[in-house]
Amino acid sequence: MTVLVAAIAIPAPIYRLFDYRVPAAAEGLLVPGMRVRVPFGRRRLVAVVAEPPREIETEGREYKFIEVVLDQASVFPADLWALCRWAADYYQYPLGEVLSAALPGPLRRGDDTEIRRENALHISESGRAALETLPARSHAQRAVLQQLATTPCTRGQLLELLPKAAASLRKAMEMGWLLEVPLVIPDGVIGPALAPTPEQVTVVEALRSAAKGFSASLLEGVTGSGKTEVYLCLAADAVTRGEQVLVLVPEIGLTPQLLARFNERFGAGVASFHSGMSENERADTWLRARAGEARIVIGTRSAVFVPFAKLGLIVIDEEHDASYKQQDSFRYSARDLAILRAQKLEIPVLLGSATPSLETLHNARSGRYRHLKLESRVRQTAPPKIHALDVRTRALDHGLSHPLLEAIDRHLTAGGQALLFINRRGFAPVLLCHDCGWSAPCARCDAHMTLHRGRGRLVCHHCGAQQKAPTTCPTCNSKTLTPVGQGTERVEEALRARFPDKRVERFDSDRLRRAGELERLLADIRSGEIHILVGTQILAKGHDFAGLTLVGIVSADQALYGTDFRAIERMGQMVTQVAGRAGRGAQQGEVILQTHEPEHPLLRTLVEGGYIALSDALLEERRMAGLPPFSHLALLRAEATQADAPLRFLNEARNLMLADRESVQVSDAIPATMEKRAGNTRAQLLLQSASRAVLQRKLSAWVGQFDSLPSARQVRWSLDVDPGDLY
DNA sequence: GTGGCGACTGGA
DNA sequence: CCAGTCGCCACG
Repeated sequence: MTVLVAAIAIPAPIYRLFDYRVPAAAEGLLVPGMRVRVPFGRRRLVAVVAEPPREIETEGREYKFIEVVLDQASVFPADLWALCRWAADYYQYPLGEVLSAALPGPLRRGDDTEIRRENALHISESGRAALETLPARSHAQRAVLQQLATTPCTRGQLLELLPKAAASLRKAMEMGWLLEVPLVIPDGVIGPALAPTPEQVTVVEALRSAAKGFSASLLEGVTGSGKTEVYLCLAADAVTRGEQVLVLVPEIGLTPQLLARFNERFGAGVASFHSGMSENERADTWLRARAGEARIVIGTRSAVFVPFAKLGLIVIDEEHDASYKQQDSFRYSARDLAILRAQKLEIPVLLGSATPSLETLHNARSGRYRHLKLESRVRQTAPPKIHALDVRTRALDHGLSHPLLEAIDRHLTAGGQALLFINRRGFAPVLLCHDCGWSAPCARCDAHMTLHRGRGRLVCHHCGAQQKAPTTCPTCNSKTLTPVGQGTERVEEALRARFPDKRVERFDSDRLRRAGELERLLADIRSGEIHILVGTQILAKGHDFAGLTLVGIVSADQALYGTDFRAIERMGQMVTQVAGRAGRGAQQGEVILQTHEPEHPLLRTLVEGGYIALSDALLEERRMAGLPPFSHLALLRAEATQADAPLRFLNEARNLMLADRESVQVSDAIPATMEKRAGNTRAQLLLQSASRAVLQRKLSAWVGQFDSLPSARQVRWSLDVDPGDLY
């Protein structure tokens, strides 16, 4: 008997597609990209049609029917569909899982694709009157009314701009100060452009002159050089042509300014897409972009899968940022997918960074990308010079040397602010017993637990395990427990003690857990109330602190001993980004980098020549070592509770690969850098090839066989194509 | 991923 | 002896 079946992609970690019979009512109507509800095992799942229906010979087999066809057309526009299929092949991940990752939650669960139309909030006559008569202290109330008086927007958009306005908004509604009007999306640009600098004009003109079609351009611009204004000009061009724009950013919560600038210029045409939004809000952006209503979508990694009716430009801000690479399950690079998407759509893509990744620099140098530079800072101050301070033999007060403390004093006295950067949370990374050598090991990881003295706890930063911090050694009862090394908490405390009349604030994920906390502290920095900032990378991201004149980097030496081939590149980016926070106001900034390795050639290159000189040196090293971008990598990882299973599995996989490896190098299977983590033993194996295509072809051939290896059942394995880290 | 099934362990 | 647990398998 022949039946009509369609291959369906199931959202489960299974590499094959499953054939289901097409119900008579759907014959001739079913196309790839439509969602369907199908019985799968005992369950009912929402899955996606992967291939057009076809007639097959049943050969006695019973095929289940598609139970419900949920869509009348593909939910994925053609370019997004092609992107997802490509990504599933390239990252060796099941298509059903990829499609599932591309859909917002409600659609994944089968909700319909109607846009729930929100009303825009406008200010009413009485609202205008109230604005005049509000008491001076009603800041929050005034902010809400003022915002809506200038730019009417939806409730969601308003709360994004004024995160704490929920109560004021409710009050304004009750008082009749607001009118709800069906949302009208403006056709074009609504706000005025700033007066661009001559340099910005040159860059924008150069980008405009690109031939129609695909082009990739690197916009290399130091912090404060005005990359955002360039994005805005090009976005305005696209919007004026009736096209949409996708803007990718590393973490939206850390860059409220960028969102605010786009909102000013494009008003209600801007929609955002990030993990801080509710699933329904994300679905709303997704559907509105698909309908062509959202002109500009600003979002994080997963926004690369937002569909568009007519996408005309993609911007990738801070393109070097590691958060564009997903580090678990579906390990895609949003940057790379965005570039591919632009290529397929034949539209331009603009990559912006002060510290471009080596991959991108290499592409720019080899002429594959255009390379544009913004070299002067908008506010005329010279970029800060980094001074490497040799701390060998110097006394350190909780990690801070005397010259650094002096410099802080000097800058504070001169009315400046200081920023201290340490890439480590907590008080101290190790709590050591001076008598017996006990060092607070984590029971489930090959790591020490970090002392968080404020909370009185030991916390493992790798598995999250916590316990009360002991006051006496648990093995020898001695009272000589000594915190070794320093984290943000310790430096904060040391600075408070040293500068008792100054306000010192810490910026790390522990401190900024509550919503709105970052905004509150940023405001206090701008107003000059905070004198010293101590923090992690959070401080290295796009904030503008006009009064900041000194940046102290407590130590960046860790990267110099690092095992990962990207460690120094990352360190250079971080140091340069954090140094860029200094001296954006009138005064020239000073940057002090404490080190025990002042002679290290790469550190010297960074200090003397800056990030670009460092990247030249690193690229040369990569060329010699045959590492990316001069080769392509994939990492096969395995972990298991049973200690010998991961290596056994990887060796089995290795034998399989060695038998048929073409021009792919297959490394030995080795234990991971931190072999035990969260109770699992971990191991890995590196695959390397000069040819991306060959590597991909071989991976496709191998991946399907891994699950049938004898020890596959004992491990959890994953394949990471273009890994960000090798551990 | 997840539910079902047979095999196994443990308490009564 | 039966219940709860565990590894293994199949899912169209």
